[in-house]
Amino acid sequence: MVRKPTSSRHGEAAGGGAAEEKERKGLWSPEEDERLYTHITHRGVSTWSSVIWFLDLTRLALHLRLRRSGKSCRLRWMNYLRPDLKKEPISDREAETIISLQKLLGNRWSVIAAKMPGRTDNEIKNYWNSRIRKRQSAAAGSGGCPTPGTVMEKEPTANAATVAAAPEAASPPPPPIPARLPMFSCQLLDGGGGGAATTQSPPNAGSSDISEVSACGGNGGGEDSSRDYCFSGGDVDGDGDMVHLLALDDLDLLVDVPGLLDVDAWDCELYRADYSTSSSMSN
DNA sequence: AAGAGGTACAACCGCCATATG
DNA sequence: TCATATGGCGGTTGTACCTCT
Repeated sequence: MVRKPTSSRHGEAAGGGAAEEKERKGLWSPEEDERLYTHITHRGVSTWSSVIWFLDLTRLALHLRLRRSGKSCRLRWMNYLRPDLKKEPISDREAETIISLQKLLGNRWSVIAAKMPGRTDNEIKNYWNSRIRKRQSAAAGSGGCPTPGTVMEKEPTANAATVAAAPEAASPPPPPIPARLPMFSCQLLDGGGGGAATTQSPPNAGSSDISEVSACGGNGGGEDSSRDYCFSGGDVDGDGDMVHLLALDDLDLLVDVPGLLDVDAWDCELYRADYSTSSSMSN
């Protein structure tokens, strides 16, 4: 559910006054959303991971005269404004995926979110905390079989290796990932030409110029191998489509996760990464 | 119809990692 | 090399909305 940001909390500072220069907190007003969204889409969303202002969100906030911290701007964009976010509720299938991934990866929500295009870490985390964990503790309390994830209860940030090493009689540890050339699976994320993704997007959602950026993405050199890229040629209908790339190493890891490698969601054609010739991956 | 309690979710907090000067 | 700034992330909180009584 998406609430309208109409609380008195944000209303009190929106009109200016004594608190004019103080950093605003609380819910975002539609005006703030629009300002941030317009700016980012005009600059190119893809610049998110490689571009200037990404490295200086404080300056961005100042530039937009949003009395918000840079962190707050980033959070708002990542969790709410991004055009590639799915707006529909998490499906049963996605819930299964979350459970499986949480079991596999622990509470590494950002990593889990990276495997689920259109979903944010915050969304997944909230979903887990409010529903799945509750459901599981209820099941455990009623004496039923512990559902997946129960073993992770006191394991806040277990990494995949730790999980694999955990005594899990039911499921054997994932096979070791052999070293190889990086390969990718590809998924086209519709930026909002139709469908639910745009139903609640702020103004200009359909006119973003994301696709004008020739290449974007890369996750900044972290250990996670999931990457989002968008390409100039990828936007078929001009509405800001993105191509989501999943490194094959992840495919190995996730092959047992129900729903994740669903043909509906993933085009399982593989693309060999060719950094030397592909301008799309040049950054 | 109204209040209480529960639920869902947006946003903040604090810590850590990384970049920059 | 160190200090500082900034971003990223998981945990947690606050509150709007929903359901029940």
